[in-house]
Amino acid sequence: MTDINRRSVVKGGVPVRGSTTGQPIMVLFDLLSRRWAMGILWNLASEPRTFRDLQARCGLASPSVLNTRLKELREVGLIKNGEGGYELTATGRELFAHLEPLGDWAMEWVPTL
Amino acid sequence: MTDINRRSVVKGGVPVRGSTTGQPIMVLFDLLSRRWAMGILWNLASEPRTFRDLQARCGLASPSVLNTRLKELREVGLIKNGEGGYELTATGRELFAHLEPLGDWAMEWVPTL
DNA sequence: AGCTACTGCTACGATAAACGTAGCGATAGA
DNA sequence: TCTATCGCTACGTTTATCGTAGCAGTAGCT
Repeated sequence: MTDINRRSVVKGGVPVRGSTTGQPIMVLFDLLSRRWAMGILWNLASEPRTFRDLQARCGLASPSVLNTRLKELREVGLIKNGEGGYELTATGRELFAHLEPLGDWAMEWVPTL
Repeated sequence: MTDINRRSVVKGGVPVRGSTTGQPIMVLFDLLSRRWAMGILWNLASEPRTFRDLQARCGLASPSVLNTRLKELREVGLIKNGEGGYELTATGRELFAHLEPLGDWAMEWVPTL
């Protein structure tokens, strides 16, 4: 049974902002919609990257935000900090597989804006 | 050729926050990572919805934010305001098709948190 | 040993985004 | 006309993100 209090926190202490409706997809959207979160996953997909490399690829994201985001993504088990820098976990790669198709779609759509 | 100045604004005047790297996927991520953006698309997928219905389904999102988000999504042509309320455009449905698989994945993943 | 040049961060004040509540004008029904 | 709802807008407060500065740690020189 889902404890009512768990609505506000997910494993590792990462807080859920505002009131999601409690639906899993909304919890996921809440995590992914934090600044740079999807960009981080995207850029780690091909290979492990260092903090500063990641920062450069995320449009020079503020190191403070980048760091909190990396912490959160580590706490929910989507990325980990290995030898060659940050990299996706198995779960992270699963998620990325669903994100990947957006790349091609974006390449067609964005130029029409 | 991509005018350098276009990096900061997409059609309809919706501004791109911070410096994306200019890659289409980053522009898309920037749009989708605004608060409630993905939740809105998600909830409009099955049927048109009124402002207040949408608000309720998005965890009682602030009407001000919800309204700016709806404006932005309309300006980039992902949703429109029709007879029965807000609904996805053809483009919006295309995008949703790529978002949809995340629902099932989230249902398996989120409970493990 | 000392110097330089990196790295991954942390601190902190400034700015921007989101929140929450109140309420307005319009429409619909009793 | 009264009440209830709607789609919003206004506005003051809180939270998130930014941007710059800088520190400790490591590696490569001399």
